[in-house]
Amino acid sequence: MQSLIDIQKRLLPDLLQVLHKRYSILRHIGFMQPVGRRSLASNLGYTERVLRSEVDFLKEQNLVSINNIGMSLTSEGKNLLEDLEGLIRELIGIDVMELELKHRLKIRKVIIVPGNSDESLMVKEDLGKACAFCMKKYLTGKNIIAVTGGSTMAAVANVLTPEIGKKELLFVPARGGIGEDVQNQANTISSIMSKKTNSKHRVFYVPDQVSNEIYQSLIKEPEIHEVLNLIKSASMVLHGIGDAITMAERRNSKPEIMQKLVTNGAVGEAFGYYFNEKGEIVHKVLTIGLQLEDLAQIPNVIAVAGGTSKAKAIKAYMKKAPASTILITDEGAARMLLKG
Amino acid sequence: MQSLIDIQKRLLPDLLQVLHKRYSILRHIGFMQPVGRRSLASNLGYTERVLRSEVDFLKEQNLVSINNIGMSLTSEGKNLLEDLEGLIRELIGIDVMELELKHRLKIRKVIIVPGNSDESLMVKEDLGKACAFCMKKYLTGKNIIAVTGGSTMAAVANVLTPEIGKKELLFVPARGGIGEDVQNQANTISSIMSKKTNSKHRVFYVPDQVSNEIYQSLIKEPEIHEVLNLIKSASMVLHGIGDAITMAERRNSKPEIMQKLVTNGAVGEAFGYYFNEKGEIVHKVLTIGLQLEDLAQIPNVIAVAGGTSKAKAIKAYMKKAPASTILITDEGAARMLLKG
DNA sequence: ATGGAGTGGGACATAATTTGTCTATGGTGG
DNA sequence: CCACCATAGACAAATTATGTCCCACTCCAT
Repeated sequence: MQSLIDIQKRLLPDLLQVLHKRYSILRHIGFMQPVGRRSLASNLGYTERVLRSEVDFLKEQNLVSINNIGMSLTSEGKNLLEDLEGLIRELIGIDVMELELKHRLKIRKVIIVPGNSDESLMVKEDLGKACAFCMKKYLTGKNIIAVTGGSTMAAVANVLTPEIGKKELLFVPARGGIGEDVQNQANTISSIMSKKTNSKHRVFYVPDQVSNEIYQSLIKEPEIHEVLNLIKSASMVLHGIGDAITMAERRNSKPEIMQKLVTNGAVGEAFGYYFNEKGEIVHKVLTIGLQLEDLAQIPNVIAVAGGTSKAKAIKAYMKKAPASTILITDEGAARMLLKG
Repeated sequence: MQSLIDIQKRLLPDLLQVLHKRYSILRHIGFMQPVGRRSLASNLGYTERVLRSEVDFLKEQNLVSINNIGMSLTSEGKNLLEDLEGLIRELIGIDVMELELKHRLKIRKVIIVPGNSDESLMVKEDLGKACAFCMKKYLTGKNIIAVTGGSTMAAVANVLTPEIGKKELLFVPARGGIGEDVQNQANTISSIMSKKTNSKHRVFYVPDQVSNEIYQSLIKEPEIHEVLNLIKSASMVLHGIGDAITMAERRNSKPEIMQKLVTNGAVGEAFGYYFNEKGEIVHKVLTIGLQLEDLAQIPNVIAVAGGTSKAKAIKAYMKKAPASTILITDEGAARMLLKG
């Protein structure tokens, strides 16, 4: 059943939209009948003419009847509407969630894949695929793509294809090496991504914590300076979002920092920034590279994070996320986000 | 509660049409790949530009890939196509048509493939595939299979696989060579079938029209006698159904015979028998081999014929066909049959 | 090597459709 | 009777789909 709709969605991407549109028109007519076109249009937020075309169609299908007093459902229309109720809920559940989340989080777009990546590795792969699809959509011509580390980003890297690399791509790590295991470091991931897409990448390894003097001298290194420029002019950023404590542990943070995070109620992490539930920055890993405030300048910011366990972290980070952010998440996280 | 598809038929008939269009494009690409836009367009009956828009869409969806040699399905496209088959069948209402036809024609089973073999060679191949599938289903242990000639049977022969030949098969021509071009003669076809399935076959060449004396002496030839016995003990017969006049022409029938057929209103042909609309035999090519009355003794009789143009012929023949007949036809013929 | 027939992609004028907006006309209810 | 809301008609403007070229390129058979 779900698969049936999925198959159709592939060939008719706007199938659900149209279905939903016609459904909501039917529903409104059922509710307000007999009702005139104008009041219905303003109620539904469509212009009069658009609504009229749809209504003409529905009339053609014998689902609504029109007379001089207004529009009403026929008995056929009433029956169909009842059958639809249940279906719609199931079918467009995810689409509704996407829209709702987009509004709540005040970001550009939300993409939800079914399932829960906490429970199934497959779902994590699906997150990756969704991300790849999204990248393909927004990449145009030459592109510099800045990426961060993390297991989710690693999953993304694994599903990239040369297809995506047909455009001219250059992958760079978004920030200096933040001490995770090599497998999930930004450097490693950007290199895998470039390999998978047959494109180029730059490495960018700088020590995690630097004093100001060292920072100043590092920045003058032409090599580093160049990469920094690349990063700041990126047209796309891919990043994960992590649970604060988990991330801190994974980075082997010092006890005093752990303490600081706990007392300040850190729940989320992204780019080496730690956020509390209000979205305030409570700690920051000092390193060279993309800074949070740089994000606003970047046209496409794609955040990928899924799993019920990450809902809090996502919520926290999204309070500071730029409005141009696209969130790719899963059903588990989405439901949790909508609950809270 | 109606099924999802029924609801969609009601609420989205326009989209379903598009679905069907895109499906048929995918199917044609799958069949003809790699194929160019122009030849595909003329094949499908669309203008170049329309096809192009659709193909652009399919490419966008990652279902077809385009390179300088032509268009092909991606693996995703291939998968989707397979998944679609069932959906489309339901959409067109093929299952319903199959049942209805089975009852109307009073035969054992009807199998319908989508499309119209008058318009597309592909559909003829699909007929063949459906036949192969059906054969596989009804063959058990040792089998003698009697086959007739015709372009449809040739199409069947072409799609047989060694898979089917895992059972012990012996192909024989059902009747003496009825003078068509060698390509479509029963002898040729049974030989191709045996080759394709890695099994055995017997040739059976006797002149078309024989006098009684010659018949008697021929029948005593041990070689011919043996083959005749094989034919009569066949466990399966595969045969085509032809348009009467077309067949007569193809056989270079004498003018007086043509005249006879026309005046008696012959419309269908099978096994060298010509039928009028009432199913009465109006002429018979005199030759040795399987006779119409022998069919009743044969457990599995599979008739394969498709295309709008053959509807009349099918209808005519089916009035005389044994009840054990399985008809494999296409949407074009089926619709026409149901209309009349 | 070479010409021809195939390929995809670009371009563009034109046709067709969708859309926004306004008007005419006619019932309905107070 | 009049104000109000209803549908249907109309139509220009905007948008999209369509038919038709042409071009450069790549095979393949000669």
